[in-house]
Amino acid sequence: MPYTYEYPRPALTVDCVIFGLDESTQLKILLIQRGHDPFKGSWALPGGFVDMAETLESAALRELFEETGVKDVFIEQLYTFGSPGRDPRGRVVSVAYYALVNLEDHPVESNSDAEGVAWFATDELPKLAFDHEEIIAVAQKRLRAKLRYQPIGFELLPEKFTLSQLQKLYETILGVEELNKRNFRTKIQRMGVLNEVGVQTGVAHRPAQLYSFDKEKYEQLLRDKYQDMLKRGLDFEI
Amino acid sequence: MPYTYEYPRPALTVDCVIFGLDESTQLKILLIQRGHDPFKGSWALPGGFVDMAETLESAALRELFEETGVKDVFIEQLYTFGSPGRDPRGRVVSVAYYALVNLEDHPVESNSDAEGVAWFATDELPKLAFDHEEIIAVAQKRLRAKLRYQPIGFELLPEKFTLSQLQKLYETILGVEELNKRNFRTKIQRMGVLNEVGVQTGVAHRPAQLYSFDKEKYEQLLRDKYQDMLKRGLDFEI
DNA sequence: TCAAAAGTGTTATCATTACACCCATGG
DNA sequence: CCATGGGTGTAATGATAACACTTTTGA
Repeated sequence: MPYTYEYPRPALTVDCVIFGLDESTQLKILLIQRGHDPFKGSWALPGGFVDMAETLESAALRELFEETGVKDVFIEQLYTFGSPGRDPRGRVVSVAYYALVNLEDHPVESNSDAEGVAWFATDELPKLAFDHEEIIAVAQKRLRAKLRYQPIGFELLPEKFTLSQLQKLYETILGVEELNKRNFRTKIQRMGVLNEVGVQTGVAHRPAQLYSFDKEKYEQLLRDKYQDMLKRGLDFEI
Repeated sequence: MPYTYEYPRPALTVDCVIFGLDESTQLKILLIQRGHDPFKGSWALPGGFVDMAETLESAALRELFEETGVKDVFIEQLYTFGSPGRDPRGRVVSVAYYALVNLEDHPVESNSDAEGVAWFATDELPKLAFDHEEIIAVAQKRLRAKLRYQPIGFELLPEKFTLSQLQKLYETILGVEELNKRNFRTKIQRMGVLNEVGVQTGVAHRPAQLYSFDKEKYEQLLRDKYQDMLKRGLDFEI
């Protein structure tokens, strides 16, 4: 059943860059091994063609689930890649999405169109199909930028977590050696978005205070800060 | 000459949100009056269908020029809008671009497909075609965010400008009443990206120092700051 | 009692904010 | 000489960075 148009149309796909954090110590990306040509056998980002009746976001979530079994993630639009030549099949424009998830909460399973599914450490990626290396680079840059001004990190930790875990998470995503413990804690605590919820037990050192993230307080903070920002003007943070 | 595909394809368009600053006092947006259905006669963002051989960015620049006569602008990808139903003709996905230009440098002229072209103040926009109001809202939010950490404002001023002009520009784009003069100056000067280049003449008040933007110094600053940032870690600016 | 990680005190420095004030020019 | 914008002084407050130190646990 062919579809005919008066003018030629690029094909439209979506791709997903799913970052996962592995015991808060290593940043990984979810890849599939392609089951069809082009690039059959190569590793690639999960993704595929957009259906006519779905939103771009639904398409991304659908393809993600179909190819990897991963669901229930908050994805965000990253960028649209459309150079002629990025796909050997012809003109294909791809809208990329990204997300950050707790790796343990999201078991993967190989599925349609994919010969395999696996998490790869961001610094040990295999050779990838299409321009997916570029897409990943853009996503990683965006992830770091976002982490600096939004507390996305909290979603990756268990309900209750220690400040050391949180700090490790930041170090991992930002790719830095070590943040100063004192200053990290001061800054985080001063924000006032954490609740104390008991202490660690059964560890061979001083037990840590456990915290949970208080979404209410965070939303409130956002509103206040926004008012402030309007008044203050510029920041030039770089 | 019809084009036939095995599966249906959405159509792909680009749209341009061009912000212009009018003597640094009012923020405007470039709109065209549509010459064809759908929405014939309505005002809309300049834009149109992507050709098979051009990049998305070229498509945006081409359509912008064809419809408004505006050229030589630095556009940046904003977001891709793809809800089914955003275009009455059927499924149309649009990649939006945005730019900020000096209004006086960019004379407009009505052209193909457009019955009219004009700059509209952002707070006096007419009713727009498609979901273009939403696109503009997203663009304006992005523009403000960007202005806070990148000196995009400088491109809108004459080669030599006064600090008061610069301040006014910031106030306009951010949409705030009035920034504190003392603090604005301190902050800008402390960045060290301005060069003194003579003084004003012929004004009925104390003549202002003229400055130019030093791109070299700015690039250097960027590099230094980036190193710094890697070391420091988080910011949580909101 | 020791290793390991949690957690705190403190200080110097820097940036931000808020106000009040002075300066140079043309009309 | 005065209205008009240009431009500066300064002090209180708050944030950041750096470093050293104390605490609590299980083994």
